Amino acid sequence: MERRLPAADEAGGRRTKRGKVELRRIEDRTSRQVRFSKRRSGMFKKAYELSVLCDAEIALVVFSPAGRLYEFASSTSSIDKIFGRYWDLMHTTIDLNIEARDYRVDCNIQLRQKEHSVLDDPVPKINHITQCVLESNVNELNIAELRGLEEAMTNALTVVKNKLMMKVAGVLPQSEKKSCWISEPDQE
Amino acid sequence: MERRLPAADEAGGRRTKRGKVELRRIEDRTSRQVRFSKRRSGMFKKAYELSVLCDAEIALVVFSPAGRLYEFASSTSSIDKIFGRYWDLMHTTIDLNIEARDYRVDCNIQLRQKEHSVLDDPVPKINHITQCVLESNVNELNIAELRGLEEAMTNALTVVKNKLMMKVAGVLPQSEKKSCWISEPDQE
DNA sequence: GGCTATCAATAACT
DNA sequence: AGTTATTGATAGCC
Repeated sequence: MERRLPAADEAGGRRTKRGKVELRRIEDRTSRQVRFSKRRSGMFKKAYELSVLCDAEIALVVFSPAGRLYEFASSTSSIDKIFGRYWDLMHTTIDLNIEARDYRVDCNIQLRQKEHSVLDDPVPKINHITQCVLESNVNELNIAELRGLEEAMTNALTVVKNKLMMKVAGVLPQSEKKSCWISEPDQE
Repeated sequence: MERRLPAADEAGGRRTKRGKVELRRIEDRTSRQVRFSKRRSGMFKKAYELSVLCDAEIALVVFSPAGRLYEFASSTSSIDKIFGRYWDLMHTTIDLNIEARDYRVDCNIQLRQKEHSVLDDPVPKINHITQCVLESNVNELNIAELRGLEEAMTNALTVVKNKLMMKVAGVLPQSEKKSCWISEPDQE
């Protein structure tokens, strides 16, 4: 495994130069597949190392040009969970008594979501889905799909109404206001 | 920038050894932040290179331990879109006339989703959300949130019902069955 | 944020 | 899939 000096005959320039590559799509299918495989491994390793060394939460989703899926999530989480955190951060209006900053602050970090899945706080997602539905995508569904959707939504709505009634009636406890936790002003 | 041989005095072992690191959480906060910043850059570069060289679709979401968000998506897509593809692949029952394989096949690759967002095919997501609602998470919402949720879902449901009626009545065209496209059996 | 020694990834070859 | 020359990433410093 030790280094050798460059072979003397390399000066002749006959061998293709190793190493450096242009940053553009590799046209040759075989080369592209090989490179994809190797670089994919490398990147997943990097992701793993970063997550361990720096205690970062990482979700990595890769689709090969052939459509195959490769995924990574830092050990303490899942793709769904991390993407859910991302989703919340991007789609939830944050109403804090704290001045806005020039970077995004994740207010969900301390929300103790251990047992929760990506869709645990359904409000922003439902709102978004509602918007999608209100727009045009349902046009793409066939009758069977629409029936399924109708049924699912009806059931869900019934549950929501029941919960609401119970809360209003005082049967269920009011949920306390979510608290927000701002991390130390680290510079990264 | 040319290489030097190792300094002779290094044999004395006085200098801290460079390079190799143990794969475990860096305890020192400052070191961890610096490493995070540097390695994060490196990984995003890798992701970018892989996406360009190999024409891969990549979504990368990173939360620093301080809760700050860093993201990357290959140029042709967005995080939402790629995660949506992931979501569909993981949560949609695939009913094909093709024998099951030992790896996941992405049947959505050719679905012409150019203009669509993550939630464009609401059925599997709505079903999942419905399930969440049917379980227990609405208990966490306060009354105002529940009212909002109820209203949003009611509106969405109305739209769905209308679409369904129109489809059944023949006012809207039946959506054609989605076709599935299996990629060439590349080995990666 | 930049520098350099060193380690790690990987392109070309087998 | 395995090997090695080379490029690339980065740890420790400043």
